[in-house]
Amino acid sequence: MTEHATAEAKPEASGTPVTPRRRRAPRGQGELLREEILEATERLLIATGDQDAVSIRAVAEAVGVTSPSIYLHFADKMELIFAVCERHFQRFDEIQEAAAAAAPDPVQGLMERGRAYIKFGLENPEQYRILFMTKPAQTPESWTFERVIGSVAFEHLVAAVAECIEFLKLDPPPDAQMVAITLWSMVHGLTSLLLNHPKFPWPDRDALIEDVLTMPIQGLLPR
Amino acid sequence: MTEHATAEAKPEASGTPVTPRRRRAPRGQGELLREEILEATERLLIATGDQDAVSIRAVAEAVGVTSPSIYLHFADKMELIFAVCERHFQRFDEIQEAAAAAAPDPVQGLMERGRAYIKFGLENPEQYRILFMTKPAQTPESWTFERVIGSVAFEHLVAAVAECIEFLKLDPPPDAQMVAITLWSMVHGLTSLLLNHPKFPWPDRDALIEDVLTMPIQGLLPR
DNA sequence: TGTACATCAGTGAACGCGCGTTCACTGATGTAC
DNA sequence: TGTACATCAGTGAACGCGCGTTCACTGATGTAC
Repeated sequence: MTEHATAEAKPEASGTPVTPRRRRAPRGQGELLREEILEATERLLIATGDQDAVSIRAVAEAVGVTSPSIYLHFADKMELIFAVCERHFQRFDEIQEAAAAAAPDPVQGLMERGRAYIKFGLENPEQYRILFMTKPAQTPESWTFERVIGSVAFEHLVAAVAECIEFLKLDPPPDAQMVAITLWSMVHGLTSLLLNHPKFPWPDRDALIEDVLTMPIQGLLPR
Repeated sequence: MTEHATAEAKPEASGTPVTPRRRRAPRGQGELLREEILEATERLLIATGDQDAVSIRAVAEAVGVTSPSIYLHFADKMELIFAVCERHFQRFDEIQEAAAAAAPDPVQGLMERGRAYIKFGLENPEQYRILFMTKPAQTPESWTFERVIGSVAFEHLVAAVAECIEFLKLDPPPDAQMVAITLWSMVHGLTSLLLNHPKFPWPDRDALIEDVLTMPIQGLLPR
């Protein structure tokens, strides 16, 4: 299997491929390990596509460190997993904002936002699953929805919808929050179905996305 | 805890509440156990709200039988869990069909279908999760989407959409399958968000459901 | 009416696994005097 | 320039858990002769 650079036998199960042991961080640089742990966790999360398949032990192995070291930086496994997601939440919001900003008008901006949303989900399935498809019981206490998602991407969406309503001079103006949730349901619904049911005989994916995005927005337009 | 009818000590961990041992089925009636197992599994699934929390051992304990007995009727755990769901799929479809049948016209039928869908999901969260929110890797080979979901509820939905298109004399007629998927995305999206994020500051639930159902159907109507 | 045998519905005990987490410790590096 | 000490980034070994699953078996019940 792996070559032995030294004559020493590994104490662990001998068949396991072994990552070279990481060099100990210099004094005062302990935080470096935190960053490496996050990156390794993210890689494993993407590779395995399953948060349960990512164990503390596997993360430690990937970093080249023993498992108790993880606990120098994260209180428990859940905190680690969610710390990885925090980064994705930010990117998720940024991507949508950027997509919307490039559009010529608010309505098209809304469409672009939706496209970006779906694209993100399809390209980052496991992160998307953790962010939006984790059941409440598995979510740590500190992750109230208001704080984590609501405060950024969702509020941006509500604002974008409000802009549309104004732009279209809708009368009477629908409730922006209500519309935002409806749109969110749409894109989330499609994203999660596509992720969960790859064997379903889907029609052409891009055409489907366009249809799904168009239909509710059509419903919004003045008649 | 539990009273001891006999003086015998239980061989198992003494703190555990113990279900009385089930009477052995008479000759030729082995299949009775299968039914009891399915019922117990379903109860546990609902009680715990988590398919991982339902263990073979727990099911056996609930039935009043030892765990190897489960294997007399199910090849493995996954088969058991999904067997429970099969029953729900059927009920799920039936409920939607019944709701649609009671409506005065196809468009309202579509709305009723949507309401019934969401209601089912909210009332049977764990089953809904297993049916529609299980990641592909966890789904047994035999559960191709075409066979299990596609063949019933989804095809009924496509047919209902086609009826609407005809009823409304839409010209040009949109693709029924495409529209069906869009509607499915909507209701699934809302259902799963409501299930997964109970802490989100949702507006009035019923009003929200109406909005979500109305918007895409508005988009469908002739202008 | 009796008995050997087959069948069937289970049991009891164990295997082996991988996991999250804890605990007491080590040994390199910097710092104070 | 030397040395005692504190600090810090880790390590190694183990605990205890619950799980899915397997294996050899038991003992009640029916059946053939």
